[in-house]
Amino acid sequence: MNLATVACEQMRVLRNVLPASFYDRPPQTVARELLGKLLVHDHQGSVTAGIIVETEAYLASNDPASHSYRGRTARNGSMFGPPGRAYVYILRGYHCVNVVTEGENMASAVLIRAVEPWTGIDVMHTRRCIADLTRLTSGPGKLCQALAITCEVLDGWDLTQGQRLWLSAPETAKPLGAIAVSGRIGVPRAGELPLRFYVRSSPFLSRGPHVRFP
DNA sequence: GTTCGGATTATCT
DNA sequence: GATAATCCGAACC
Repeated sequence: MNLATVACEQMRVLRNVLPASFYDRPPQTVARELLGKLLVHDHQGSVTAGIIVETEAYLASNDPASHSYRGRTARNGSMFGPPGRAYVYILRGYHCVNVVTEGENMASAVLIRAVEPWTGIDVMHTRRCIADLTRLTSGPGKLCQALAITCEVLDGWDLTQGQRLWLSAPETAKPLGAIAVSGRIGVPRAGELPLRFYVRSSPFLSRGPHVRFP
């Protein structure tokens, strides 16, 4: 397989865009099934992508940790939109990216917490200003910096069109490894609900592989 | 390897 | 003025 063939295969995988029906399900289901999918950003012609290895679900109701818990505000408006849109917001100076799930106005979402660098790794290093591969995208703020995901244009973005920002399913599914579940990170409220999903063996997680809900 | 404190900034009360 | 779905580095096993 020559270089051109490899590049072609990469583009084909990147282009296998997840449809709206994928997102139109409960956030726990989407969070679990997002593991192993690709998050892709085509920013000014330079494509970066990572394999999702860690997610967190935020529920439509009865979830005090969710940004939508106290109703709609200027910031969280995208959560109330249709499934398959992005919800991008800023926390302590860092961006975080979510996908909106379930039906419109349900305001549930899945936070993408960590990815494994897959395409455009050189660009990611430049944007993050660090050499260590395992700390390149191992956190919600870090991966947004590495993929140049910001809220100005991408908050509310339609992820199902395969333009700029989208998610795709690699068909050449390499074995994912065991999926583990734990409480959500940095959310002491609302008890320790088992809403964080991650690939147990991945070196690219935001935290060590603690399993609170084996 | 893990735990802690400080930096930091948009958002909401 | 308080809060927060974070990050980084120092300190300490």
